[in-house]
Amino acid sequence: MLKEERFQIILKQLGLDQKVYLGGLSALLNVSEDTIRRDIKELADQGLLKSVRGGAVPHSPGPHHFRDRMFYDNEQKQIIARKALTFLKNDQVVLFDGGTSAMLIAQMLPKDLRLTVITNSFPIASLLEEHEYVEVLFAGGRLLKNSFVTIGSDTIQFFKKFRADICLLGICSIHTELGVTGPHYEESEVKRAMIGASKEVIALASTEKLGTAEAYYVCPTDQLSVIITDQPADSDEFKIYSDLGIRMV
Amino acid sequence: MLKEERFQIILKQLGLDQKVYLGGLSALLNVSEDTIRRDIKELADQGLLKSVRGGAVPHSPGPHHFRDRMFYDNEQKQIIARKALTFLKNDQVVLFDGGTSAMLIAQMLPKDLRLTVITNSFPIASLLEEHEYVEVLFAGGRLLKNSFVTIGSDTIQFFKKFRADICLLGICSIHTELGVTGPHYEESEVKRAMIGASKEVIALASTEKLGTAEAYYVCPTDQLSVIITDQPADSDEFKIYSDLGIRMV
DNA sequence: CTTTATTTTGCAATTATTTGCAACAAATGT
DNA sequence: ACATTTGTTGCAAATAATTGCAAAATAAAG
Repeated sequence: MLKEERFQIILKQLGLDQKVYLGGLSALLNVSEDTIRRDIKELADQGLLKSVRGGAVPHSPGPHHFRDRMFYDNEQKQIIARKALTFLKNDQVVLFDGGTSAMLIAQMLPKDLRLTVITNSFPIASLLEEHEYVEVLFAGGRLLKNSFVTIGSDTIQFFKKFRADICLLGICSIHTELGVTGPHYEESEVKRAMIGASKEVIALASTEKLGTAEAYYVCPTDQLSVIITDQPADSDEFKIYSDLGIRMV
Repeated sequence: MLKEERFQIILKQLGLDQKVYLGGLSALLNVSEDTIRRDIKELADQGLLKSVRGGAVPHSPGPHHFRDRMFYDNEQKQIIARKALTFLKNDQVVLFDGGTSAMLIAQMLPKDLRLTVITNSFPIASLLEEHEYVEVLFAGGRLLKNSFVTIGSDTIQFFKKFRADICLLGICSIHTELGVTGPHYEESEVKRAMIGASKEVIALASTEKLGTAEAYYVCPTDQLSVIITDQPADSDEFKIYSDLGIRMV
């Protein structure tokens, strides 16, 4: 019997019962438990299941909570967040994008800052709960379960009602000619609405996102007032943006 | 039995009853209480529940003070929630009020129920995150920090767009002549909008709320289709409502 | 078709985890 | 303050994982 055959059977059993035991599989497939253990390890490495003591269970299906996701690679994002904070002044109306960059800013926001925050992101609204002087306006709409933001025409309509001072925009890809682009159609639409509802747009972009492009168009590069990156502002590769009149930070 | 299986069962029991006891789980799973205690500790570390003396309670992602309120006097509310669940069928559009009663229903909602839920409550939306077949539409508006619901004209406008099958309405006070009333002006307005956007209105009322009144008017009693209480439906004091054509449960 | 190289498999010794128990500490209720 | 219940800690037995190694199976090469 081929190893791949065993793999298939293991995965099938797992789908059937939501669990498999080393002993059971060993008997079923006529191989030693050691072999099963090695198989499971290999499948686990491929992310197809989760290896646990005595067997395996399906790879955690439930989307992890947004708070977990947040602390992954926050080195660069923290730098960006710190820079972004310098732009926020008392009594401003600020649009917060739903991405993790904006989330980190929300988390680092001084407790005594007096703002009106408009957002479509649950995590951001939650984070601002304890900020006594921050008024939160939440954009309604269809709730996207995995990223916990609202999208759709309701969300867009909501943003259109405002004229904010600043929009903090998480950036997926940015390119001098192709402009700002993102991987999701509906999120791009929401971002566009946010940009339209704000006087200034501050883009939050880790350096590796510069010069890349995704499928869905958000806005031309020159609609951005400021681009905040994790690098010093005087870097050479930023010159093309500076020349467009965008302030690099 | 795998440790993960126990985890699953513990979490399932917790979802069913909103509480688990060391003794009960020990008997159910045929392991010592020590093991259960260790399991609960591990699950608590993962943030999947809250370990308490003698057992565990759910750890909802919502804000803390909200959660605390929830498990204080939940005996009655659990009875109400269980009854309310019998009204929910696949493919319905359901409005969830922002109160704790509705929250408990959301928490006890079967994972395989297929619903469209429209709500202005963060905690409820969060609870429904893992319900694969529940689509959540969130009403935007000004975010009320302490109760984590949105209110205001945006919220009201949002609800007005729909024609839902059922509205689950948490009740503060209800009186045969004065109708349904509440202690907050703006929340009353939102409730009124929700009632107007639904074919059927199911009121969730602990018995002590019957016959009382608060400052702000929500709707006349006869707009309610069903009143769910923690008492058996045939109680004498319910007769006045039954006579109004309201179904008491 | 044989021989060699590579991978896979099973086994045994070692190491790590899990589990239940018991003694003790802390909390809760009366 | 006392009795009772629950939590904690350390420990030993049971169970599972890891490692190194040799036999078997498979693939590759001549």
